[in-house]
Amino acid sequence: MSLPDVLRSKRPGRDSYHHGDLQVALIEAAIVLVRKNGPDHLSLRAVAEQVGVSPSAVYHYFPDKDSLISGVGDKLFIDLAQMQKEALSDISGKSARAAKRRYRELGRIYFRWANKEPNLFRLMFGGFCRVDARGTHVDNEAFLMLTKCLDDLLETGVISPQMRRYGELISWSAVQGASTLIVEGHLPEEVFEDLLDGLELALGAGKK
Amino acid sequence: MSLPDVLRSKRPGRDSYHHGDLQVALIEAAIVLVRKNGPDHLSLRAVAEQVGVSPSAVYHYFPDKDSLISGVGDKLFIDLAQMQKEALSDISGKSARAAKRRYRELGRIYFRWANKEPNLFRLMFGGFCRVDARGTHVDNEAFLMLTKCLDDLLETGVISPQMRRYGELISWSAVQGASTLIVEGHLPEEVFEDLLDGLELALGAGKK
DNA sequence: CCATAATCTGAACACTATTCAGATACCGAC
DNA sequence: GTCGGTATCTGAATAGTGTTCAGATTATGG
Repeated sequence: MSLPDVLRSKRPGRDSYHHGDLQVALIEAAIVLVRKNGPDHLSLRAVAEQVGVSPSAVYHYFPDKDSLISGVGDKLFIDLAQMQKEALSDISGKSARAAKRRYRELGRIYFRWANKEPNLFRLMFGGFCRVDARGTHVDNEAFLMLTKCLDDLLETGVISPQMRRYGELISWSAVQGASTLIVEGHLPEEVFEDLLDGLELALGAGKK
Repeated sequence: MSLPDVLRSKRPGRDSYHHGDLQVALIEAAIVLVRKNGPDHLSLRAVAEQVGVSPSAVYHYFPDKDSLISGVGDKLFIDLAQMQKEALSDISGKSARAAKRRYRELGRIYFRWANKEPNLFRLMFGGFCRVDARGTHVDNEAFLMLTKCLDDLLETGVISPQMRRYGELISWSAVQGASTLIVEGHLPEEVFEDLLDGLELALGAGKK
C-alpha cells in the first residue's frame, strides 16, 4: 500500500504467481514495518501482504518468523557498516586532526542511526537476531574500521599506548551504551557529543 | 504450575474469586515467563493462567499487554538499584582502594545482572518499557549511587578533575554498552573485567 | 514438448490480545 | 445482621496471529 513499487513488483517481464526475488522483498518489507511498529508487533502476515504474497509463501525462505527477523538484522548490520565505510572515505589525511575526525564520525554515524531509527536499532541489539549461534561475523567489518581508526590515533600521538589496548572495547561499548540510553529515554540527546569529548580525553590517559 | 505457591495464593484467610494482590502477582508471574521466553513471546493469557485468573482480569490493572510489560520494567529497575545499593553497603572505607572497589562493584552488579538474566535485561533496555513518557525517574537512584562513587574517586585522587565531568556519562554508557554487546554475543564474557581496567585508567586522564 | 522440481496458494488449526455484558464477592451504611 | 453499591473477576465472542500441509501453479532441464 504505502510501500515503494519496487518492493511489490514481480520480476520484470513476467507477471504474477512466481515472484522474482521474494526473499529480499520480504526483508525489505519487514524493515518498513519494523521501523513503523517496532520489532515486537511485527506481523508475518502483514509482511506477506505488503509484498503481495500469501502468508505461507514466507515459509519457503524462512523456517519461522524469528528467522525472518534475524534476516532483517543481518541486512541492517550490513547497511550500518556500509554507512560507516562511506563516512570514513569522505575524510582523508594522515594528520591527528583527520584521525580524530574519522574516529568521531564513526561514533556519530552509529548514534545517528540509532537515534533516527530506534526500532531498527532495537531489532539489532534487542535479542531478536541471534549472532552467537553461528559466531561473530556480522560486525566484523565495523570492528576492523574501528581498529584502523584507533591505529591512526596511536600513530598521530592522540592516544596513549597504554590506552590503545582498551581502544576498541571502551569505544564500542560507550557508543553502544550511550546510543541505547539516549534512545530509551534515560539520557538526553545532547550528551552524545559530550561523550565523544570524554572518550577523546580518556584515550589519552597515561601520556607523559 | 511451576510457580511458587506464594504467587498463586489468594489473600490469606479468604478463598477464591477475589485475588488478594493481583497487580503484583501478575508482574511477578510475568517476570518468570519473560525470563524463560523473552520479552517478545510473552503471552498475556499465560500470565493470567499462572496466577490462576482469567485473561480479562488483567485489564482491570493494565490497559493492555504493553502496559503490563512496562510494569515489569519498573519493578526490574527497582530490583537492580536495590542490588547495587546492597553491594555498595558491603564496602565501607574512605581510602582510594575502597572507592575503587565500590566503583567496580557497581559496574559488576550491572553486568552480572544482564549476563545472568538476558531476557530481563532486554526487557529493560529493548524499548518495551517507555520511560520518557513520564520523565526519567526509574534510574534516578542508580545514577545517584554512581555520582557518589565518582565523587569519592575524585576526593581520593583516583580520577582527574577534567575527567570527573564525564564520569557518569562514560561509566554508565560503557557498562551498559559492554553488557549489551556481551549478552547479544558480539563480545566474549571475559572482556568485562578488561573494560573496568580500561575505565579506571581512562578516568585518570589528564592527571599531572 | 513433457516430466520434474521449484514456487506459491487456500484452508485449516491452535493460539493470541482485546472487549463487554454479566456474575460474584467484598465493604460500608443502616 | 443485612442490604445496596462497588470493586473485582468471569465467559463468551471477535478479530487477528504463527504455522502446517495438501494441492495448484509456474518454471526449467532433458
